[in-house]
Amino acid sequence: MARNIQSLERAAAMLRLLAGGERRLGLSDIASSLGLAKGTAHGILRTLQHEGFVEQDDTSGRYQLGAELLRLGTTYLDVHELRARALVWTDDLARSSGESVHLGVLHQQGVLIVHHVFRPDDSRQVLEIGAMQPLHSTALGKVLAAYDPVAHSEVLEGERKAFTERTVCAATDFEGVLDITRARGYAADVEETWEGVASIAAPIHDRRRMPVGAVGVTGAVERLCRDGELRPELIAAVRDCARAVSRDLGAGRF
Amino acid sequence: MARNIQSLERAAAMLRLLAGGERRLGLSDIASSLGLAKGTAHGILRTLQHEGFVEQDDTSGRYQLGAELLRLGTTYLDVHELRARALVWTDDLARSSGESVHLGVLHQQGVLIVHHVFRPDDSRQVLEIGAMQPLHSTALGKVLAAYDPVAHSEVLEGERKAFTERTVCAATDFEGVLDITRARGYAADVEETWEGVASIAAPIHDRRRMPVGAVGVTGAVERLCRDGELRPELIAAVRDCARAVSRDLGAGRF
DNA sequence: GTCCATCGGTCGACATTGTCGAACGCTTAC
DNA sequence: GTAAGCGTTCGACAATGTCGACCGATGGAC
Repeated sequence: MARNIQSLERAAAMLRLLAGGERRLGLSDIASSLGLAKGTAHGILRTLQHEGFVEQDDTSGRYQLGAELLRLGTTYLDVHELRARALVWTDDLARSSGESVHLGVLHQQGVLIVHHVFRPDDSRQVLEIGAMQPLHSTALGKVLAAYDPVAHSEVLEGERKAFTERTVCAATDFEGVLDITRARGYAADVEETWEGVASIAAPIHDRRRMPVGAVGVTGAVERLCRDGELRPELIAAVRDCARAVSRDLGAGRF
Repeated sequence: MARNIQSLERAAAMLRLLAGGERRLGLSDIASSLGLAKGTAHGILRTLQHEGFVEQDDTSGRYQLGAELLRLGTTYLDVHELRARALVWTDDLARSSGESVHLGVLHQQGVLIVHHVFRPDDSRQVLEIGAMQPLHSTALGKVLAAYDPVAHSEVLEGERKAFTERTVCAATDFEGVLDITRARGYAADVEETWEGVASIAAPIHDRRRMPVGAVGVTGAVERLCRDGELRPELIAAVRDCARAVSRDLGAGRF
């Protein structure tokens, strides 16, 4: 039994399919999308529904993701050591910088946001915990791509989409960006992912000096930049925060 | 095939086991806890790991929940219609009441928090989205138990633990609380779950007048009460919010 | 340093288990 | 009124996941 369990793989594919499709999906859609017989797909869905991983709309009969996923996903955050150690430091960074702070880890071909501190003003903001960011265009992603070999290979093998006209897509150019990132110890994203938005991020290392995540600030390019350059005090604050979290993880013994 | 898929049920039990145990679990622990052969447990865990639902600590070999759960759980929130409709109204409620606002739905034997607006001050607060609250002692839970038949049977069949000396546990007493809740149209929790904390909640109905969730404010008992009574303007604000969301869902056509 | 208990992981035979495709009510749309 | 589509059920088949013994590695106890 060197192979993986078939029914589990199919169930995971279903959950991912339901997560990708904007709205609810019908049984026939799901079965045909995955190349399964309707009876097979129904058996898996029925079990997933019984376990709370999917829910079914009573009237339309369509399926969507279930609440148990939210509960388990939150539990994942609770046991996340990096996140726990970073909580106070990211809070401080948000206060001192006046910008929103994101903490991200490598997940599949992107950056998974595991913590998000709102910009400390009264503006309405949406929580981005659990969201994914691209590896090649965001500051968090570049940091991971520069320091984590797995992230590096993921970003080189994957497609690098141009979100704005400033996005760096060509492989050689992007390698140059990573070299600069490693040389400077931080990465930046000035309108490479979203128009008008800039971000600065630095790597977090564990006690074995392995990169485990990245922390950074994100905000309007007018606030993060001054005279066309990223504000040095912001860069210093982000790097200080990353170092503090790394030290908290046991990396700083020297 | 009237029964559910065995391997999926076992995988779900593993995820729930990993979510329950405070820290990482070893393969042998998992196998013996579920009464499985080690080889079987390992096959399921390997597949779950490959799909990103569990992660394995490189050094200790122990297992914990995986990042994919966080991603899928967040996606669940994105497609949650009730939550989407409630976003602006809960924001307004938090501003007008000056207290934190929770939006909950029935899940298994408790209330799953699907939205949480922080109290609008600069105090440090922890996000409770994805957390569970008991049905019998919180305002959100009492509302659901009073209006949703499924929640009602869950709370009657389940154990009603006494969190404080004010918790109502006896079945007959609790039924009286639900009668009062239905008569008044809202529920309260004054130090029945946490010492010093009170909450007020009201039900949300969909277009078919079925209860689909509850919304409420939570805060220090000194702020929510005045002269030993819950502040009437807070009750009115909560009920207005619940009605507004219900109307947004299409319930208010008359 | 050595031993022993225990860990996570592998392997192959077995039969239990999930899969498939057809058929069933039922609703919806024309 | 009809027909097409939906989600669901069913039974036969064999592919599939399960089991328990076994393996090398690890880590305490002494």
